[in-house]
Amino acid sequence: MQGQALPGFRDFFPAEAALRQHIFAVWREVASRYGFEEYDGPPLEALELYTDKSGEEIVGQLYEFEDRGGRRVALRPEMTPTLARMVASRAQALKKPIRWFAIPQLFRYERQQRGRLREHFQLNMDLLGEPGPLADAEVIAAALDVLRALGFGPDAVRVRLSDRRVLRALLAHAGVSDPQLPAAYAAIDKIDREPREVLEARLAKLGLAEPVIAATLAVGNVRGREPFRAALASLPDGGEVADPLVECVAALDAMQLGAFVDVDLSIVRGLAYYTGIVFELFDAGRSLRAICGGGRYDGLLTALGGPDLPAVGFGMGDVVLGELLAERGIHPAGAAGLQAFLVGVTAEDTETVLALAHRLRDTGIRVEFALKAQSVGKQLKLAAARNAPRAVIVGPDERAAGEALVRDLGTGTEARVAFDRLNDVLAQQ
RNA sequence: GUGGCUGUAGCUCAAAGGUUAGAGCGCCGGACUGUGGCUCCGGAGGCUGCGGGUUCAAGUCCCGUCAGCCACCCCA
Repeated sequence: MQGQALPGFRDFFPAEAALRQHIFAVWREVASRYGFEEYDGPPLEALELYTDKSGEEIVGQLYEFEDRGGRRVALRPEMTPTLARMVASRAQALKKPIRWFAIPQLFRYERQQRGRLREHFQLNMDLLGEPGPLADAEVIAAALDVLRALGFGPDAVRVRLSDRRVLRALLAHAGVSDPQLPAAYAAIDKIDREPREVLEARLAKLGLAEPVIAATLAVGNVRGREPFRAALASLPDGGEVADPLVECVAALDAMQLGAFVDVDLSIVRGLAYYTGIVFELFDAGRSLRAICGGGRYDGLLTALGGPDLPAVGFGMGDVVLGELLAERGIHPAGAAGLQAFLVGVTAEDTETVLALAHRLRDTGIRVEFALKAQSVGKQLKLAAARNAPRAVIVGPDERAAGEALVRDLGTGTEARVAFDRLNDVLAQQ
């Protein structure tokens, strides 16, 4: 059909634009509460920035082309390479830890589905230069506070936490060798989506013996704090490897966010570059895709050609978040509406209406008026449709007295107000 | 990239292969030339996603294509 946005791209009508603005405003507000500073980079980058350094999946989904100068370029599919470049260029000068966030529009050419388009906006929060678990807790808390600020509690939203280091230790203890780890991760990642027989067949193909397969799946099925503690107790060193995760959970408890937190070793995350704690936020009903995903990626900045800084961060997209809000019937208040609608009774009143409107607008009052001569009824109808709380009616009688008739469109009561007192009256409420 | 389901007005949906494709909501106008919401009346708005085919006749059946949704894949 003609006259439609490209597949996977969106038109933002006023209602959608208002929702987007609401989400952005909450993102910025929460990020600044955590002391994060906003940065941004170009939406178009040199192709090599991604082909050299991103994973194969991302490269296969790039929007790429040659610009008029013969350069191979790509729309950014993720923010991390840009972040790495920017941090690298000033790494020596930046006070650590670095707390930066951005709201980039990201592009990936792939088949669209619900909650997944070819373009979306994503809150990226990254904390660089601090390897300890309080840094992980800090970004997780920020992600949770975004959801809290949007009106969601622990009954609606959950964060599921794991740690690559713990998973590796438990799998090694179960008898999985290093080369077999990635495939074992992949199997655990699918533990909720594929039947047990399929997972067992996957692992068997890997050359794992039956007891090892059973132990691997058992590790993936560790959910909840008690089973987690029990699994750690089985480790020879008593689970020391899990200290960061344990401390991170304790920090979230101390921040009163513990009710949101589930330890869940089936959380793996697809990206290969995660090195420690990983987490995902979900709606409690699990009817949507992950709201947010992130984790620790020490070593990635170096791999991208940046400085050797430990890092932890997450991405949170606007699409799933918008769906979650819609599903819960939460609608933003929208842009600040009109405070008054000016009504001219006769054509001769237009000049006065224009003068009043401009004076009120100069003092910050939001007003509208009919752009052509219309009956008073017509104008009031428009005022009501615009949800204006008051109408300011000016006719020959009022003009002669230097007053306007201010009608409360909720109660229908009217009062005469001198022209020079209008802004005081309209500013109220 | 693979497979399945679905495409009719701005939106939600009718129309058992048979006149000129309808309704509700929304939009515009009127009843109502100094008072809105309600009501009543009228109007605009459709190449039935697009292209082929079958048939005396296609919104309806068939094929293709595009788009949307869903499941894979992968991830955000």
